[in-house]
Amino acid sequence: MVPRYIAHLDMDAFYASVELLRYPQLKGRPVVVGGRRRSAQESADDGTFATLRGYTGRGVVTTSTYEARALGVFSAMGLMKAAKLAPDAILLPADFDAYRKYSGLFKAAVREIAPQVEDRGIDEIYIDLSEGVAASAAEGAPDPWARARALALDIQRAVREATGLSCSIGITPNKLLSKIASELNKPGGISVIRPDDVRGVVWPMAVRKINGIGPKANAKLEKLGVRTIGELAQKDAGWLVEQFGRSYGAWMYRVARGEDDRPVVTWSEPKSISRETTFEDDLHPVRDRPRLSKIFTDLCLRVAGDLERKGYAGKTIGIKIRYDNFHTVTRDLTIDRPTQDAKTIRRAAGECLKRVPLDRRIRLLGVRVGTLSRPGLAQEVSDRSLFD
DNA sequence: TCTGGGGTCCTAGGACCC
DNA sequence: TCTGGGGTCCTAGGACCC
Repeated sequence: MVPRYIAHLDMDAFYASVELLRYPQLKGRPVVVGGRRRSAQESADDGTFATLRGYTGRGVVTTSTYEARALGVFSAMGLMKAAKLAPDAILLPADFDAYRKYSGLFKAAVREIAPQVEDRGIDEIYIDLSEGVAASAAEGAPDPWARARALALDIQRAVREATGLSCSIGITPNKLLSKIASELNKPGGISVIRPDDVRGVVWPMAVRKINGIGPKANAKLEKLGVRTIGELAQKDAGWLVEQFGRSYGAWMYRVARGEDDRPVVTWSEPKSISRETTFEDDLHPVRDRPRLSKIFTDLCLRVAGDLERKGYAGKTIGIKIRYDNFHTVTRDLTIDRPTQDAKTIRRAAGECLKRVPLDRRIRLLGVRVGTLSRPGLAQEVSDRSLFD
């Protein structure tokens, strides 16, 4: 197996940093992006900004600047709680069109230098630097890791020139370790973990640092007396499989040793497209039926619009309902032919809705279309089989 | 102080077919 | 009439990620 040089690039406080490009006067202040459309945020025209003080209603922090994080305000935190911790922090509404624009800019800048890029959402990518590292062997440093670091520095510079934004980069032999490494020197850092560094650098870390070990697995590991990645690496494979199942247990055994051979994937087909919305106030299935019905139809229209714009049709129509107690149920229905038609989606979603208990208030409604195909291509295939 | 919106992958049971 | 195993599709839920 040829050694690989894989980078993980993470934009620093991405949404908040894009906002600071627009409002440079907020630099150095705690700023939070998030919240719901409108609410307390129709300011800025007169040069003043809304703060978190007295915020009421739903919504979570999407991104906070490092100044806000210093006050204990992090992503996914409820805004009411954030308001208690940092009442004077500036609250800005999310502007996803702007973030998508800057996302496209930074990714294009990276691809100019290293074309093997895997999308991991709006503000993160993996980059396979192996070819670039090999190509610079003649004129660069003798140590390939030093040449990889030089490439990362070029990439950081290109991203800054294209967007005015900073990013952090981790470089290691695989995606698993690079994801860990990019967090080590935030913001603006470049961190390298060589194979020999796994014991010294990675093993003392909490298991939760591993991408794929979430709150549940973390709690279970803790109960089993496993806190660090090194402690996880001491457990034998059979025991892990007993505790966590065949697939997950075997995966844990490998990642604890820093092993991961997943390739950098530059393109993949989407599996599903969905829209969902959380209501300002919980709605009652009977009393608020007209409103719910309108929202339901709108969601179907938006999903249909997404499908058409992206050139997909889907066979599996699904709905999602979250009750006031946060319990969530899903139902789906597979229809005969792929569709991107809002009425067809609405009809199938309506059938799904009949199978779900409507005996308490609802806080969220969602519509999803899966088992996707590209309508044009599907047609060609079936045409061909007609004549075979 | 209750917890957004968009996804992926895995598991597991039952239907159905060979 | 009973037995059985494998493969695939459908559905529901859950963990996890950004």
